[in-house]
Amino acid sequence: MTDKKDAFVTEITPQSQDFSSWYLDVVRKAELADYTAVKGCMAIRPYGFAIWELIQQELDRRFKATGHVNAYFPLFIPESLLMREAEHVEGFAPQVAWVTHGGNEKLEERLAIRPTSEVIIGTLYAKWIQSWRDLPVLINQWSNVVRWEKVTRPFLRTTEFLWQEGHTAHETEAEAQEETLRILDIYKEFAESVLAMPVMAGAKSESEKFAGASRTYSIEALMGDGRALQAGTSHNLGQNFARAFGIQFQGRDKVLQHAWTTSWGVSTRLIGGVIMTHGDDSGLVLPPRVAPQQVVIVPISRGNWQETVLPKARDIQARLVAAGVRVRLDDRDSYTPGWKFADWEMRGVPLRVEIGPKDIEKQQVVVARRDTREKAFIPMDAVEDRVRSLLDEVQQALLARATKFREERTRRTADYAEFSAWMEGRPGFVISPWCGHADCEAAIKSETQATIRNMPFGGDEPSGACLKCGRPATAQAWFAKAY
RNA sequence: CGGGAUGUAGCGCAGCCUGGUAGCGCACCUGAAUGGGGUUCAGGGGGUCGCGAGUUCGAAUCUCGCCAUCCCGACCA
Repeated sequence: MTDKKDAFVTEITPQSQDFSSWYLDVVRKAELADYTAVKGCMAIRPYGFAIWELIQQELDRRFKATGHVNAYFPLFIPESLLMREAEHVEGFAPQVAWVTHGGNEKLEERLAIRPTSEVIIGTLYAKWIQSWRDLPVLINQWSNVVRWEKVTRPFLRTTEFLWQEGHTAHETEAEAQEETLRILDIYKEFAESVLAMPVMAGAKSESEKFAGASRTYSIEALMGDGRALQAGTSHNLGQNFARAFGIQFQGRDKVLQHAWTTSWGVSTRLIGGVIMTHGDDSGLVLPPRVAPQQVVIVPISRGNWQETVLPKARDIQARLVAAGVRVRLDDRDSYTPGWKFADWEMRGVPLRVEIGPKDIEKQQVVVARRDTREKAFIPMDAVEDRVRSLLDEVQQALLARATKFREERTRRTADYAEFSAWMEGRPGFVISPWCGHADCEAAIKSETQATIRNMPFGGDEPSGACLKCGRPATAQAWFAKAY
């Protein structure tokens, strides 16, 4: 990355030098988030929040289209309630923040700040569900949650974060399983088509399962530094929570029985995933579908440009807005065009339209792509069409590039020595046969830092011996060092 | 939570060792000229030196405690 053009951005640490510093520089310089006085609690700045709003819109539409509705549940959970489901408590206890006082008075019972809402929602479902006719219940909530983390990083792992959590209840085990996988499928389709982030969907191992779940599924993405990011989870909770909270209904067979529940979520962590999937040494690269501004128009300020160039630029802006493009006209007089080019590149705007006196003469504009930096002249009267098709092309190109990257970094071996070497060198996914035993998984983790990300559906049938212990393999597992 | 590092203007840093009341670059403000890849000149504004104690006539500087951030581990739905 010694190209002359790359030298313009000097305030971001190159990825190759220190990926972690690069990430933090991008978050800060692109004004996505900022630190606050409390450890792990970041402020999401307007530009970062605009990305989250686009993510919300896209997901919300998909949830609604599959019959889900939104609701809101409280932030506090009484301690006694949290204790109801044994595995759940055990899993979350170390990460729960507690409220002990109301004003100056000590509370009779401590209140947990929700780390997730299964228990509070479970108690309500117990009230709301009486009959099989009340099922399924398909509710989603957009909210914040708090998990006391020891190591925090903006977006990737924060003490407080924003997310959506879906909670559903069903009549049969099969329906609950169907729901669990339907959502996982939505997550995958969303990640790939909107975030241009290829993900591997599959089942979590027993030890990586959600506390209290029967089965956990995830989508896993590969970041630019070769580490995996869990980008979303969907849990089949079986009847575990229904039993703990008394979610019962009278069935078609007149028998009183426990409901089958699921829960699923994605969080602001996805923004971190987008940054680390597409970003480069000049900063952020946003897929058009989650770019708050898909196009920035930079008028070339020459001579009395405010009277000659600016009206034309405004005209193009209006036409693009009418065509449904999120566009911004950068008419600031205090910056030169070159400065603006670098600034918007750092912020990841997918397309830049330049218009100057020469373009007006020739009835054209210049369009530059953020991902490839290619520039092209396009006729003025074809701006809407060309911009829209270019936005599509960029969206596709980002997914294709990220997919290629993942393929290059995904290897397959049944040999433990080779496995270890790969995890040390340039990491990535390694697909290996595994025996299904937790002790073996733990040994691999302590020796190589690699964990089982998930076991994809429709993969190869397990065959041969476990790469670590030699016992018969029960699954082909995708291993990686994870965030 | 363990080991290491850092905290001085919005950002990056110097000053600290050897105590004497804060400086540089960029950014910011004003004006003019510029303007097709971070423009130039001139003038100007901005700092509880992370927070709190202590030592001292005097603390950014020395001592102690706390907080935050970063890196490496442990832990992590």
